[in-house]
Amino acid sequence: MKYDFTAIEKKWQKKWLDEKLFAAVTGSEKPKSFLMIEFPYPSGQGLHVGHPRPYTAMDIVARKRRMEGYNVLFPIGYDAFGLPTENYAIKNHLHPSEVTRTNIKRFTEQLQMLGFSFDWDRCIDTTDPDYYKWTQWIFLKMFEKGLAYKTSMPVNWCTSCKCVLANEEVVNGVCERCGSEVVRKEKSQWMLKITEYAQRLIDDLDEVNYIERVKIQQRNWIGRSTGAELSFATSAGDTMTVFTTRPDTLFGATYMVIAPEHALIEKWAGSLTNLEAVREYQAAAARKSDFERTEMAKDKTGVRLEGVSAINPVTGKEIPIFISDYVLATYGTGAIMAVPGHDTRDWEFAKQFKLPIIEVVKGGDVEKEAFTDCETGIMVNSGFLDGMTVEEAKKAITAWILEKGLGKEKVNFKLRDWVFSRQRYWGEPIPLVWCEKCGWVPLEESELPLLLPEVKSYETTDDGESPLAHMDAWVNTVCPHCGGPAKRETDTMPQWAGSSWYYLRYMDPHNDKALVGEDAIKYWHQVDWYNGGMEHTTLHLLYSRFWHKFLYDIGVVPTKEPYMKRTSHGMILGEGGEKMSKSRGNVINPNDIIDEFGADTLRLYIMFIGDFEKAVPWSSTAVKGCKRFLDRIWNLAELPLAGNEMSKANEAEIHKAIKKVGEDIESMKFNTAIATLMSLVNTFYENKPTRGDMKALILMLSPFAPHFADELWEIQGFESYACLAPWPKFDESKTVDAEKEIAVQVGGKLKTTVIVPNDSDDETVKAIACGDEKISRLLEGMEIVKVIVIKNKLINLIIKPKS
RNA sequence: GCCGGGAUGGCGGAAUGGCAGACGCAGAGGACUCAAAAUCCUCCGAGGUAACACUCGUGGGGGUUCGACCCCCCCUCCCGGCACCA
Repeated sequence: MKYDFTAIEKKWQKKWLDEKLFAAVTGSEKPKSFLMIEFPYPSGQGLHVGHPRPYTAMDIVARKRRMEGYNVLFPIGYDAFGLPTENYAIKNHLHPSEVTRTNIKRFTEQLQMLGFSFDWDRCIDTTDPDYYKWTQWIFLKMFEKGLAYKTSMPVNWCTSCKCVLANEEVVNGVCERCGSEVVRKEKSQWMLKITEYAQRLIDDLDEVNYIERVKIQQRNWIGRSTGAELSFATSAGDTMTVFTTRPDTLFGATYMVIAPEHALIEKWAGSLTNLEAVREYQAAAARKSDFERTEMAKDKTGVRLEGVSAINPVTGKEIPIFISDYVLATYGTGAIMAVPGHDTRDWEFAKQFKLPIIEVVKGGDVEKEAFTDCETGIMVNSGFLDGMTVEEAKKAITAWILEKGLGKEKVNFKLRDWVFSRQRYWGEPIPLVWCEKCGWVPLEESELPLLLPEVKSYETTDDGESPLAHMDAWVNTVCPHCGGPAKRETDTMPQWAGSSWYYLRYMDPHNDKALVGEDAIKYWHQVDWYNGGMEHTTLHLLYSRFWHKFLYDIGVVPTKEPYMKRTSHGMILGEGGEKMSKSRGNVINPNDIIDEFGADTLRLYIMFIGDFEKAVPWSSTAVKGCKRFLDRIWNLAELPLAGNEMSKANEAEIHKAIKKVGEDIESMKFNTAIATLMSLVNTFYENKPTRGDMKALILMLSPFAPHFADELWEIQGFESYACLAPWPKFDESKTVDAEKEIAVQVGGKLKTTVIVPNDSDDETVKAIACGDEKISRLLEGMEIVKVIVIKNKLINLIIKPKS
């Protein structure tokens, strides 16, 4: 019979599902293992071939762990709020919840066709009121603790989505989602104080096992820098405060710059003799989009504030003050001391405006470019700092600043607070009301969930308000505090809200009393291993670490971090090595591959294709290599084999494979694990396998090609399921060959190979090597100067002519 | 500009100081077949040879070492992230 993958896969998928084979048990005596993939956004396009890569990887780990006796929690759910669904619903005159339902159904079918061992009874949906009740609950707690606040500020406004974006959602000055221009817009927004957790978000990275590039990217994004805050007296009789990481260069500060939005300008307006030019510059800066600001980065612009100047506190010299948009209002104090000799941007500005450049750290040529090296330089032209290293000077000047009461040491972060409101319909309503008398008032906990109103139209309007704002019956309510008339908040939460805590809900998805029950959280603690995309490193991953720390602070969770281990997969590219996209027409639909080759082949191929962490191009011809691999096993094992013991001929290879495959799965080297299995099958073609040999192969194959393995398991007459059988163990002594083929080098060049007994001592190896015909010929008339033997690997003979 | 990751046969990739190219794809030859497909067996980095021998070969240049794809220094190119963060 032929290997009928379609029938086989259907058969086992049904059995697994009907018998709830992969249900996790809270409170089980077995050791627990909580493995997680990033839950998908159920888009209208259905599953992309990129989805199964991380899913299959973690499914392999989950299946292996189950076989090793762990109580595995491997859940799935849907992150279903969001713009694409809403836009699609508007276009097709459907309700977003209806679109979501359809898409989730489709995704579920597709995921089940791939044979993932999810615990489907724990499936969650962030748009389900029973779920978003708790998203709202967490928000209320944050509001209660002062971590949520509303403020008017310039925000990133996507001109196409007609919606505010978080900093993390703006990529190269355009909207991450739709690629449209992002402009600044003054708007009143709900904010979450993630900055309050900046230091802890850095510090606790030391406690988790994330791949290094994730840690580095998070640290860079949070952007901690240490320096000093320092006040300069001005001719207006007040002071201006700057932040600097290089207080050591204070003697070289020849001018000051403040951001165009800085409040001091209003204060000084009366003293400015060129107020008109200043106003014009401010207006021009405000008009620029983020993109334009970055584009113009090369050419420094600015206007001097005529009529006001600052005093350099160490030199006593009067120095000019400029406004320029190269200084950001949102970082530090929005003002800097400019040291053109030792800062690239200040140097460019100084050249442009013909300002003096003073060298205060020796080592470069400040006429040619700014010298920014802190390691090697020695202080010059710096009074009492002269002769010190930069490090010493930093200490000395900071002490001096403290002594004079001019400032203090200061830590700054690049991380900004999280803009948390969106002017759209399809998100969690923010459960607050505005009362003229009482201000912002939270709903009572018993009022949750605050449901989205059922309405006909979700169109955005050009006024920048949420569609909810036009639903008077919903908006107008009473104040929970004073009972007077009040209005609901009409913005909704961003898509990142529901995903910031979903792992907790998996532990206890049906609890209607708490977001997670005490027993469940005490048992599962946190996610043991979380695999996801690098693109979420500074978005979802950072956001959910922040929420988790907040929940830790209010006693909801017992751990400081949500995820103990984080790994990341590479993208699957189109055949030409370009990104897969609809417009390029190179998208691979997993369903097509399943139809033609089966899910087990697809799983194998996706894992075999290359290094899991790296991007790999798809190859439609190479898929069949994996199909052929399964066919070859099928042809060996279609009928029950004889001999329940492992065969002597295959034993060593089997034990080596058990060792290698096990190790490779743990380190996510799935490609070499599969290569090992392929080699083992090649061995089986040389030495016909016994039923015992085949048993080991089926078990190792089970995590990779689970339907196929369970089918063969049944054919060979084994009990129950391969996927529930114990993971095979290897015997170290049986992985060692009695004889080794080792390399023989002469003068470091490979000449031949010889067979030696395993673990032979150096003298034996030397004797065998020298006894080799070819080597003995090479040694004629020569004298051996030195012999290097690497046990079981190589011998190298260093020779010279006999004198 | 800064921070990561890379560059290995016709292709995807193995090997992290010790036989470069595991495994797979593509290709060539053979067996089976009326034939094709499928399957099985053999070959498959380049030069060289009748065949061996031998020489060259992991982006480029230098170095360390008995020995370097692997470690160190310099350079080129590609991918990802950040980007006036003082």
